[in-house]
Amino acid sequence: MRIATWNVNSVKARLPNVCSWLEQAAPDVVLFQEIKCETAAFPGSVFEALGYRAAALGQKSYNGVAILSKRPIEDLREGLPGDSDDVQARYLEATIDGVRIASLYLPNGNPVGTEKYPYKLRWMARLRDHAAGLLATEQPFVLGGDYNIIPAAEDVYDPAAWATDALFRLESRSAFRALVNLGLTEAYRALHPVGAGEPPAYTFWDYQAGRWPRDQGLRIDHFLLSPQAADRLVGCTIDRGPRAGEKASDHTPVVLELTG
DNA sequence: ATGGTTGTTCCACAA
Repeated sequence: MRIATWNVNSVKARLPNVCSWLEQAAPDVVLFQEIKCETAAFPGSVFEALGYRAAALGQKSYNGVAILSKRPIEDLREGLPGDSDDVQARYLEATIDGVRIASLYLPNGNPVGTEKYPYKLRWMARLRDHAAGLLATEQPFVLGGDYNIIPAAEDVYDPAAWATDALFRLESRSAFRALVNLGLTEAYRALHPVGAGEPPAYTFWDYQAGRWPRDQGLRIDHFLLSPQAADRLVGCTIDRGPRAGEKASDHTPVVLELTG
């Protein structure tokens, strides 16, 4: 089972890029973030023509997540529990072939001095609570998406320049560690340990200041796996191809492979 | 500290 996650930065603007990548990479499941359209406007029929079923949770202009799957999508959950007042479309979860799979778009949190940052931390606390509940079920699950978290200095081109940013500051990284430390496996780093001759592995390059041609990126798109899913982990790769194309998203897909 | 780019929307805001 191959599961991809990709922040597409508007599914409408990215439709040709996304379709050509799906035809070439052909993952079994795809998690989208930042679809930037309302639920009803999600182009599900386009993906159905490529052999996928689709579920989306969107809103006007911003955010929005979706799940595509070649196999049936069951027991859909729309939204992250823990705050009924939170109207931002950032979380979708479903069961596919017996695996609980979430597509999440964690709040950016910048600028740190505003309400955006405590919202990010509250959202992370809710995610941790929800993950603890999922762990108690002892089922295989995968939490994939744009976490807007740089886990460690190896995951950013200039750690000093990002020290106070909401994606990298200690409080953000601590919250991410607290989530992982429930007993989850961060798939990419588990298979590609730092210091094993691995080159920098980024998933996002800002449109500005020539970040892509200089390979000055961030690794902020992640897969966190439950123990039962981690037992099946055989691959996690970053496909830089789509970032190089015309009208590219600023993020590129990450592809997870589980046995079975 | 500044400047740089893209997408959506109403020409600012989010990233």
